[in-house]
Amino acid sequence: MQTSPAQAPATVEAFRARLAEISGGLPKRLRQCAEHIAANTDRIAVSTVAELAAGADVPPSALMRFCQLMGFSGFSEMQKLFREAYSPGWPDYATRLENLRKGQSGGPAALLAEFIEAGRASLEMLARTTDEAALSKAVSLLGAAGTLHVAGFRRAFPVASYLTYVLDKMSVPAMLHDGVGKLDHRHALRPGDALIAITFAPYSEETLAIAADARARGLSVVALTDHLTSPLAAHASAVITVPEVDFGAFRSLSATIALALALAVAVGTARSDR
Amino acid sequence: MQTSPAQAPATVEAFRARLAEISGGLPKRLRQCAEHIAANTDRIAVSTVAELAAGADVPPSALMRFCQLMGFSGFSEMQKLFREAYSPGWPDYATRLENLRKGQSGGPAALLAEFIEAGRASLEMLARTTDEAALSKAVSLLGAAGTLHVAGFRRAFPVASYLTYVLDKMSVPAMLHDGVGKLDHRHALRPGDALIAITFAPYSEETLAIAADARARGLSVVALTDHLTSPLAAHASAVITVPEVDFGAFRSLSATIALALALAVAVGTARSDR
DNA sequence: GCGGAAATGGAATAATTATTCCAAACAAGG
DNA sequence: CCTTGTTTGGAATAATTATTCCATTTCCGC
Repeated sequence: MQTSPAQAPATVEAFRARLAEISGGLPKRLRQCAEHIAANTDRIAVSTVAELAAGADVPPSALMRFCQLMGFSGFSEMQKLFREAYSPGWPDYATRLENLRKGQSGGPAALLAEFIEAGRASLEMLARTTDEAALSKAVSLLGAAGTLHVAGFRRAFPVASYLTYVLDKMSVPAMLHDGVGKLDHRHALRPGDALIAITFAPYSEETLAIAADARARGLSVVALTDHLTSPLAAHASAVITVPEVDFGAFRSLSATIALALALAVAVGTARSDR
Repeated sequence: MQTSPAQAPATVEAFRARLAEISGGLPKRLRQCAEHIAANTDRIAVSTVAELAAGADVPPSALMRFCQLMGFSGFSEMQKLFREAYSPGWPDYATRLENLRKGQSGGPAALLAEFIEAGRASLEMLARTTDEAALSKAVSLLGAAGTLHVAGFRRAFPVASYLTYVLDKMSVPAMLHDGVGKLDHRHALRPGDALIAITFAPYSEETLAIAADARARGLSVVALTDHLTSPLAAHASAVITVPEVDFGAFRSLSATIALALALAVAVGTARSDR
């Protein structure tokens, strides 16, 4: 361990700085402490050594060592810092958003506030409008298929890649059609496979083409799109729609990502049972 | 003393109600307690009996009696209420997901509900914890740079690709380092450019390597990561952290996506003004 | 003022929580 | 494979903090 100064941080900022400073090249247990503390700084004021240690999954003594490494004489001294800095509950979500918004309109923080709000609204709308039957149908189609093909370009590409990533993590054979090198991988679509096609207005030609092709070959096609009237719906065996609120010209992806995650996990679970 | 029910309040509201209920016709010392507690409710979570008693100018035993009058078995039980209420909604997200996993309660729709909830919680946490200064710094660094390089693999790849997409839409020259063909595009990093590196635990080696390389070449590096203790932080000129509800391999990306969008739009705007 | 009931303060004890210490496990280098 | 230095877990101890108890005081109606 290379660290030295052993001067106890006197403010929360100094604390964070010191944390960043020491967190290179820490042994396993101490690193676990550092990470858990970094992620739960706000809980220090109201927790005991044992609680925090349990959260970090280390014995209490390791956490003690960590406190000393940070420059404090022990946990109590460290906790004192946070108990004093403790401001009456945090500003709640609404207040904080308000503050972010107010800060020099147009600044990054104000923008962020808008996008957070848009994302939250999208998620709520998704919760209200999900068609459970369509979702179940999609899961059963995908659960029964061979390889899963995922197609999505432009704005839908992050969703497609995420979906593929999670499917892969769950040991589901999945192939991302990413259009690299203008290869369309058309012949990878084999009988018994299924396609998940993702596109939103303005609908991408490539995605529609792949969907039409898959359909023609008799594959199941699951559509992830914005409306039931989407041109993609015509080619699909199951259509899942995702409402997404936009702010200005920009459309958040929060709801779509959440849906993709749920879909992937549900399919992964279904397939591991079969 | 006229009081009776002796049912411990289970919420902060119930606590306040009970406080109002008993505070008529209290003897001197107990009234002092009630008043001090009413005025300093928020400090209960982080104080000892002795401290609060001193604040109310009564002996500890008086405060003890007050707690019992409120319906608690003692001070500790009362404090527990406030310590738990402090980080709202958090206590046991992981456990809920765990239950969901083994209890298969309701299939895909229930799963979706959980991920929506996780996404919403992540967004709220993001609103509460954003470091505005770091965000502004990142925007100004990126606004002043030449080409922007974006690096993120695995779980971070969807974010990287989305960021690149939005930057491109805003006419900002941006290059996604996607690792296709194992090319590392090292020489594309030219003086005056900047790098946006994205990685979460377990941190991807490739991303760290690119960041270190960019740093060595004198480029500005903006890190998008999970904690300040992330190894990525060591290479970065600005570190933006995103809290995200994380359960095993399943990380809701809602907050990260929202942040990426805000960052891209802010940078795009800044650059169009210059 | 007197008797009884309620309230009070503080000292004694119990419980919890922090902290230290050391033997064992481990890793790196010869 | 052994040696040396570091890291680790847990049991032992120290310190703090909560809680109880009771002798003393205060209050109030008579």
